[in-house]
Amino acid sequence: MKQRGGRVEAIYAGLRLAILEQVLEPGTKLPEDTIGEQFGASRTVVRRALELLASEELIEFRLNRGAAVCKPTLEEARDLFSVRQEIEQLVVRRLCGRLTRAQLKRLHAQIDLEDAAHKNGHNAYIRHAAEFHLALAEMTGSQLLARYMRQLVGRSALVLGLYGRPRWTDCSVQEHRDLVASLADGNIALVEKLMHHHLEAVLTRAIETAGKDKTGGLRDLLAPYAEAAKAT
Amino acid sequence: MKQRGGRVEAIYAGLRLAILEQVLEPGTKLPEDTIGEQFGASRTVVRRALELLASEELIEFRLNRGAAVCKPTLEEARDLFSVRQEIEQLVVRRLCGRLTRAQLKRLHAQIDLEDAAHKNGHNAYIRHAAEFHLALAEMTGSQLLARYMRQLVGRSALVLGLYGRPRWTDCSVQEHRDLVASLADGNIALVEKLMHHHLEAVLTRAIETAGKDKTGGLRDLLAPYAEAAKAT
DNA sequence: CATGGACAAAGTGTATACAAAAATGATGAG
DNA sequence: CTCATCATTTTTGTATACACTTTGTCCATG
Repeated sequence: MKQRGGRVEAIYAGLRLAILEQVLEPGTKLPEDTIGEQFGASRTVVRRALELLASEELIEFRLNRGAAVCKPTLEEARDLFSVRQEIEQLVVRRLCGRLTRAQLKRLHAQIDLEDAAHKNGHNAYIRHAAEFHLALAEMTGSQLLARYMRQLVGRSALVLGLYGRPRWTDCSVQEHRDLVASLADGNIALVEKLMHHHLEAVLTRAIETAGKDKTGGLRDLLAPYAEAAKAT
Repeated sequence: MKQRGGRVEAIYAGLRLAILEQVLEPGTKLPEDTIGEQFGASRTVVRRALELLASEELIEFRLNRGAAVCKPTLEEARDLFSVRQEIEQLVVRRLCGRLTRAQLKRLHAQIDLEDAAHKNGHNAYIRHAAEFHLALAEMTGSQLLARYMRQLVGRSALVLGLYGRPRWTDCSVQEHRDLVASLADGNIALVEKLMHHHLEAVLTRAIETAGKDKTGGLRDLLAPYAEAAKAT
């Protein structure tokens, strides 16, 4: 017995990454033995990892039917983004004009990562973009804001994976660059506007488009309603 | 074996209540067997309940040393209240002038509960006051805001229990009444000001006073630092 | 008398066993 | 051919056993 508590963390991190990068799509079942076999751990420790993910609402438990990757409804998605708008505003208001040179450097480096991943078409792009927003929250020094942002970007990735079309990520990198530039300048009004538009744009590129594009998005879009109708 | 998933919820709810009403004080150890014996459940199910509480940061796990009620540091307390200020502002901005008659009725009823508990000196007062803020968040219709508020008021109760003096609750009831009145009027500026002052007042009555009152508060105030020094 | 280390007691971390529930698939009636 | 019913299989929910860590005590030793 390897008496190390780090193993649940490892499984948690692995599964979380797989969900954020959309390797595990919403709705995917997560049987405990299968995962345990993969990671070489018993169901006990797998379950703990799953419960961590459930506390972030990335997966959900159904009674006696195990865990599955969450499928947020459209309503939940709208709630998520409206709250995220407000939290992100709190973050940039705290940061505007107060970023150190080292922090700016870190942000630029993060954006470069996004850029590289984006050009390679790698699905790690989603994660890097999420980490940019998380980095901003962490720079406020508030553990709580960082914690909330971590959950928000995680859940956002889920929503974008569900309702977004394949190439929803266009242009987002430049928006990040503009945002950091304005944060450095300390132009609070512009920063708030940029962040607002950035998040609106992400949402538009994802959800709104999904409604019009019938090829891939609509099917997933309607799936929750179909299931709801079947349940009642 | 009673195959009901509701048992972990029951233990979770019971422990949470005990913590919020300060029956279980910060620092109290929570041995799994003891709790399991009390609630008539095995360690497995107790552990799940404890992990739920840990995800709200009401308790914390120390490696190989089990769970204990959290003792937020002063820094964490300040972070908590500064973020809570901002979240509560988001809540009242969403509600101002939009409360239905039924909602107002519910809020008044909630305040009456506080009042009654307060006059009886009952420690249930803390919980009722917390539920008032939670009720506001729920009325926004945002699941996320409600969720965050639930965590925030829970953790606040912990902080107030740690750093607050015995009679820190004075006058808070009237502040709640004034707040609801302004919400009904739709006077957004006044509402924001009242909520801000209310939370500041709670903090002042608790933390600030603790620093000046050397009889009980200061000891607890310094305890975290003493432990931190011992650890390093 | 203080200090340090061995030992015992308590309690956690993990694996595993077993019962109940759900998913699956086969069988038969209409 | 379709649908319902029932047995089988899979998987979860919970209890329990065991190993390891921590912690407190006591005794030997400087």
